[in-house]
Amino acid sequence: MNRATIYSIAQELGVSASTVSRAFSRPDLVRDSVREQIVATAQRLGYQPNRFARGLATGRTGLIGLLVPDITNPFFPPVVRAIEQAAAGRDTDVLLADAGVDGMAEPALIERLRAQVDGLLIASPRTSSAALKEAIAGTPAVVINRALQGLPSVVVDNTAALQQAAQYMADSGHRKIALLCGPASSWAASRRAKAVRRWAEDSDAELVELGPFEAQFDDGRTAAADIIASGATGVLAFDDLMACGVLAGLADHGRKVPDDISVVGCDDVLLARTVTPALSTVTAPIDELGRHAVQALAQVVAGEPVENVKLEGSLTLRGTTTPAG
Amino acid sequence: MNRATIYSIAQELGVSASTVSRAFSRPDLVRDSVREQIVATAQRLGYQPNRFARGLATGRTGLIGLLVPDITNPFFPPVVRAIEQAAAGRDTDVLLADAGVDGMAEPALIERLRAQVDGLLIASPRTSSAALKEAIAGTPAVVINRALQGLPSVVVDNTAALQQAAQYMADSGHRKIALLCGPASSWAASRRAKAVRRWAEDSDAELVELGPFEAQFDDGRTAAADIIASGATGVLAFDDLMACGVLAGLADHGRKVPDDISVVGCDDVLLARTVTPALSTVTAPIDELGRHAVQALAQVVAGEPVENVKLEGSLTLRGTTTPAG
DNA sequence: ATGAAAGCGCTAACAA
DNA sequence: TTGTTAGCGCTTTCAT
Repeated sequence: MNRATIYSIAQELGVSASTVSRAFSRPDLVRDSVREQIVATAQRLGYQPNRFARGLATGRTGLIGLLVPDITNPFFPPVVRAIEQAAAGRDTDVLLADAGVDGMAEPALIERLRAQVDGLLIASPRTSSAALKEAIAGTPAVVINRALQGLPSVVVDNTAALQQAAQYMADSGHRKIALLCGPASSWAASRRAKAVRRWAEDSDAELVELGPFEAQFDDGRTAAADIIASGATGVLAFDDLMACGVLAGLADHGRKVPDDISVVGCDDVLLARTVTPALSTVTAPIDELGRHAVQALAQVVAGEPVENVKLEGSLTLRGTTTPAG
Repeated sequence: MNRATIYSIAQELGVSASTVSRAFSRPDLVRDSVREQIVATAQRLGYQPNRFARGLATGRTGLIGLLVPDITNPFFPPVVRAIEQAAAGRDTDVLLADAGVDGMAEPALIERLRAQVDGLLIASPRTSSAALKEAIAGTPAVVINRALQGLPSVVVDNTAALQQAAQYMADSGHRKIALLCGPASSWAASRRAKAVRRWAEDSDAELVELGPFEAQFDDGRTAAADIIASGATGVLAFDDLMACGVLAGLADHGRKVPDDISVVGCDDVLLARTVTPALSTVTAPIDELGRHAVQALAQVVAGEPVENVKLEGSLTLRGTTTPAG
């Protein structure tokens, strides 16, 4: 039963509703003894402020919307959790929207969410900048893992870790390295590819680019044949899912990892740890990502200035890669 | 800008606010020509009803709360998506709460959610019935994948599929089958174990029970040694994650799957399809689960009677199991 | 430090 | 079919 209101409490104590309201929203404005009584009976009655009434009065809902492109992609659940936990710490709840496979619907989803929340956290690697910006316009928002002109963002930058991975393979004696590119429309994919290309310029190892791929498991599996054909002995996959596909594909062709070929993924999703051998990959500080995202959004909502934040991914070496040297 | 209200529209058209309100909530009560005008200017002004005002007035928020124990467990993301999609179809949004590793907090999460939603969808395999029931009391709720005295539920029953899996292994010539039990406190775990035990009673294959385990990947991996020691050549794991662990553990010990040992998991999570060889498992109709859950909750909220719904899992044979015969 | 009163945007009788 | 009038529960001036 959600029956207790500030009025029932007020009546019970012979004070006014405003006092009860203040006891919660501006505790400093209420005499200690009174406040204690109020809190006590609130407790006893199981009172919880009605967020909608509060929202109506203040214009703040205590809700943020989180848009993810595909919650089924193992990269996102940890992100969702991190955000939700960070939000809970600020007494705000998270309205989740999953774009599903058809990213087409994202602007519509944003439209639906925006009316009910204080602000939006948007992870949308594929939708066009223009469409995204138009959909977001007028709503406090911060973008996750993507830079979008004029909007605050928090991203994890894997450039250094990826280059380190490439260098590590080169140091291990690999002369030809295959880069499996992610979706052409993906912001992260182009960043990652760029990082590796930049590395290759200063290296005497040879870079072979394959793709772009949709970045599904089967894409990686299929690509194995091309990798083998290319003669590359080291592979940098756009993400872990593709990397695991490559592992499977390599096994299909009887190639041993890491003896014949080394593989490195990106994101360090659950899969990376459950595959055999465990996948070398680039790990992102997801909890930090969540904290920063929520905090940045809070600032935007409050009208404060926000700086874009950039977190660093780090190389995690596991079983799909041989010792350097 | 979320500035347009029913009043701005009313004023603009020279009608009353109630008429505008009706145009949206009870369209049939408004003359066609007028409604069209209203809808048109609403459109033009970018009007969206304020859900909080509406919630205050009606007591309905258009929000449902979804509690999952661990969104990082690959079983849940598809469930979340299914529920969210089903909800979107009814113009309701989903407030997500993730209990995280420490399921302890679930009653607290429920407490936090209940005040802001029309009803709760609860997936909580581990929390005690008593605690759960107390936390839920007074809030419309339906329980997912668990039966809870007095509360409506929608569950997927894997009994038949599991027995079929066991029988399949027996038919393939396996004389000794290991059952890796899930967490003792898990409702699903006890159901699954029971199914297999019941099957064993009528079979002349021998059943070896191992566990209970926490059902993490490493539990399965570790259990591989015991499986080998037991002499079992077929294994039924509580879930896919453990099954994949078993696969890894068996590989550690140089055993071939499915040549030496057959393995069957349960749930058909993404992992099952990306492991090599692909895991034979039991597949649940998740989208249906979501639809039924949302619909059942809608009924509870509306005060209508609801029947518990039981969906059937089905056996999916893949590479970790040999042809019968 | 506290109370009175207005108002947030919407819905729901009740009248007309 | 439409308008009037009260609220829904809370916050927030403005007085006191």
